[in-house]
Amino acid sequence: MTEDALTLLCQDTEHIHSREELATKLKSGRPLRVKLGVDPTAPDIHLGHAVQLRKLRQFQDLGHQVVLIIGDFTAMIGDPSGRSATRPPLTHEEVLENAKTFTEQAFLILDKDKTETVYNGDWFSKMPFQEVIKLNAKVTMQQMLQREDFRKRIDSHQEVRLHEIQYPIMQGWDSVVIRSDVEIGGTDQLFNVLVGRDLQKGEGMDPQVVMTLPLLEGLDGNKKMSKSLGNYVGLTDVPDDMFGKLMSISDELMPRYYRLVLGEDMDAEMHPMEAKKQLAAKTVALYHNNDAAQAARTNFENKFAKGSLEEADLPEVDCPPAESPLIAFVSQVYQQTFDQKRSNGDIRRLIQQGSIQLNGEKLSDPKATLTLRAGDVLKLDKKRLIRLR
RNA sequence: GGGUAGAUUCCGGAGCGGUCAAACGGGGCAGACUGUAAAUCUGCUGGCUAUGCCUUCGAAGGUUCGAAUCCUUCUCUGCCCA
Repeated sequence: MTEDALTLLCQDTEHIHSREELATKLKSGRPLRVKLGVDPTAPDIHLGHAVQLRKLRQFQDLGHQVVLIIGDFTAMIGDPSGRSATRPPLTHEEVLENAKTFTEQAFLILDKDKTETVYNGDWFSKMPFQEVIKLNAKVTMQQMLQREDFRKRIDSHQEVRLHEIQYPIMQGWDSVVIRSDVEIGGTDQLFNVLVGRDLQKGEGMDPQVVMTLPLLEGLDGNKKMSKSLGNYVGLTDVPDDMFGKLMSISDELMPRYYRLVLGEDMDAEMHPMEAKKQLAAKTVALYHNNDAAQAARTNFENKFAKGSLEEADLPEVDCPPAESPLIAFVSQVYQQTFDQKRSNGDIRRLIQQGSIQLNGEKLSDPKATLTLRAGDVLKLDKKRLIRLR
């Protein structure tokens, strides 16, 4: 029984320190306190976060207690992990605002009843300076400088600010405060999480088990998924977007997405396009529902299979008056339908390059005027099409 | 505290008085190709009421017919020494 649980929990992890310790803790029979710290630097959760949240959910399903730490205090410092430059600080208001939607979305995956949500500002904002100094005395400069991120920056003559060095210490102290048994994080969190072990030992506690999970690559297949790089799939993306974004990943990336997003193995025999469509559909089904997944798939197929545009479910836009200037109309559609600001120069470029198409015909004259009829389909760029009403 | 180097468009990084909206690379966007993609190739990549005009080269002043380029002060950063 414990063996099964152990195997399950260790599945799809990158690094565990250590499996034996985890086994011992599991054998104790009490619900373990499993920590995940998140800094809500952006308001939305994406599939990269989901990898970790799904692991937490496994713990919950086995009866354990999740402690979700909202780093409202640490977010203002910014985690230097993987950063080649100091993060721009966020205001506390921004962080709290983000935290609201962030936790809401986290419960799309987590079981709310088995989750304790705490804010680390609760203890850090009240910590007297004396205590800060004491805390700093518990670690050495050399320990902190072991970190590759800092090393690299020092070697390449970039600045490292002292507050950034506080970050791992604070994250470690979180573990002491909430008395965590296990801490989960991405591979880039290994250092920070290990600091937690040290600090817990220093306080005479049984140190937490460290469990790191693979970082999901973003849509570009290169860098880790993150909002700021724009290579993410949001948990709350509408089905069509979610599907479309997943279809844009490379074939090489697919098995990894199957494992980390769905927790299953890809059928290597399947035609890659079909495999990708199933990956996309299953993901949509997971965060929306089966009907939405089916609809998104049909839509995608219609949009991209030539001649089936009439079938596709596209955003509708009212016909402009006859003889409307093309540029002005396109600009307005970007703004109103897709909430994107595009300069006229930008749109002119799209036209000249043949991106703007009416019923499949390229409109390449930037000075053209248009007379549109209901039912016409206008393509703006790869991802955006509209239907006239 | 002393010395020294530097701050350029999304990023890296040229430019060192006019030919600079600013080389080149990356990224991004578009087209072709394809199995949606990826890869590859090609084009574009400050704004505008557009063969011209406007705003940009850390900030503010100044010199000059003319400044990203020269001068002054300021702000910030790296490196070396203490």
